[in-house]
Amino acid sequence: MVEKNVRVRFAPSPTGGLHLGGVRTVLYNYLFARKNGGKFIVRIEDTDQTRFVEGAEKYIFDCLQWCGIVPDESPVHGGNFGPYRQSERKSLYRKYAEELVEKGFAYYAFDTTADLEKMRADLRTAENPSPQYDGTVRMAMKNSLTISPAEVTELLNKGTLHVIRIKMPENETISFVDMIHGEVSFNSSLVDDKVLLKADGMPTYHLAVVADDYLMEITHAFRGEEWLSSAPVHILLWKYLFGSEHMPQWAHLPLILGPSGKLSKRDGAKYGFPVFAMNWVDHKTNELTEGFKEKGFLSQAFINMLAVLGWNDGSEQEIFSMEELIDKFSIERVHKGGAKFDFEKAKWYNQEWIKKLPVASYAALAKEVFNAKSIAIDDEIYFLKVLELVKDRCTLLTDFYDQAHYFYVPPTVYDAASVKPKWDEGKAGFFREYSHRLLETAQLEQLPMAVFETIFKDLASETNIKLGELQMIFRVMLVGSKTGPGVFVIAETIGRDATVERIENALSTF
RNA sequence: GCCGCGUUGGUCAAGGGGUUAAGACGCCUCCCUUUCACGGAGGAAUCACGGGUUCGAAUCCCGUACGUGGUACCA
Repeated sequence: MVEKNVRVRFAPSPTGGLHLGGVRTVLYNYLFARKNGGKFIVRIEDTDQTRFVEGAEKYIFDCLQWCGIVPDESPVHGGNFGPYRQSERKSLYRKYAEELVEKGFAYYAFDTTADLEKMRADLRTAENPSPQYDGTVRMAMKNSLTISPAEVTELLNKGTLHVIRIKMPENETISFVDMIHGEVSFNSSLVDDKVLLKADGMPTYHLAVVADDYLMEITHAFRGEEWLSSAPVHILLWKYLFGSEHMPQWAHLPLILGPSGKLSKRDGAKYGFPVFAMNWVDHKTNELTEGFKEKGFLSQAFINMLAVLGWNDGSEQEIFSMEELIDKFSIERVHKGGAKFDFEKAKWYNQEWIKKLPVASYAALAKEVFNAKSIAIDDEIYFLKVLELVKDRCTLLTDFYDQAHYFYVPPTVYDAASVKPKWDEGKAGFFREYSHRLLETAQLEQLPMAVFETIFKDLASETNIKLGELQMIFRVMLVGSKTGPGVFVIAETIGRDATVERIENALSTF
């Protein structure tokens, strides 16, 4: 079912970073747009100038780029429906708010912050802990519904600070069909008179989404479930301003939860796993929170893991590339319930992608890991061989250092606990003779693995020492610990000279 | 408090009137490997609760509980 002229938008606020839920929202928007041959639009919701932070918008686009999500229209990609930043469209909104006032669907409110606080304080009870500015109180407030038109005009002319609020109708059922939840309905009496235009002339999200979605000809709007409660306001605004028939189709995506309830992006550190796509620096506290990218995740794994957190295609498939996701995604199969994020499973996806992808595709990233540990990588061929050898035992990109550093740096500490009980003069003699024979081989530097192995095994049977114990010791000599791929492959890789050198080092240490 | 949304193993989940209730992560056992992994074979573990409807309910209906979101001149 391919719809024509599909236009899907993602509207992030640039100040909060891009966390798990945010990335999944973009992803689903993007998949839906691509799947239906439509346009994917990114519009920046920098509604409140004072909260706009330099660099925060760039952060969002950096994350999208890392994830492999390319917008068709955005403040940086251009497009015919710009500007794509809310702060640059400020002048557009007022007329819609005024239009609503004229039609009787909204009104001017002159209440000061103190007035509002007083109203809330007066009305607050145990049963009603947060009184709303709604149908039951608006006639007791200072607004164009309660004062004379002349007085309103006068206040306006004097430039009195005011907002424009929607006038929620009394006892109407507002319902709409959500692409995930099905029909959802609200009683209008229970919804408050939301501010549409703030005293500083900026629209609130409510007015801005509706106006922008209309102006940008958006056909589908997917957002987090935290917006479901304000959907009735948006539904009404569409009806009053542009006609319900032009309203985009909504889908409210389930929330991503943390190990114990909601996933808060503020203290991501407390979970022991990242919550942001990339490193995020809070502009207020200057605190850095590690991102999935920096933690050692491949973007393919990150996207894969997020896509299937709350969605699956009904088959047993777990690993999906972006192309497969675009092919198989359907918004109807997105879950209704929130999903708890499981870092263990996320790591498993990364491990699968490390195994699946050719090492060359992430060699540059792995190289950074080694560089960070002051190991220079100059022989590309050798590096690829090393990566290939250890990729099966890495779950994060950062594991490559732990799993492969000994291919570059000889061990300095040995697993003495394993070697000591097995170590005796006979074995010392074995290794002296082994390195002697290695050096005597006719071949030059590039000794093949089979040669290391044959000499080793022949000598073992000559000396009548248990092969297994010898291999374990040999491994500790080369690696320092009892880990890694086959000993003889390691010997072959680091080469004859390095092997002999490490044997001698160990011989003098044990 | 009120309103909205939700609820299948510890986690992600398939299944939407009749199934031995898939699969994956994690955990455990064994095999492979005289290393660590990878791989392979097994195992423990689930329909939130209570009422209906029905010959029959994880599936449909109603309650309750629990979770979660909203209840701002934040998004």
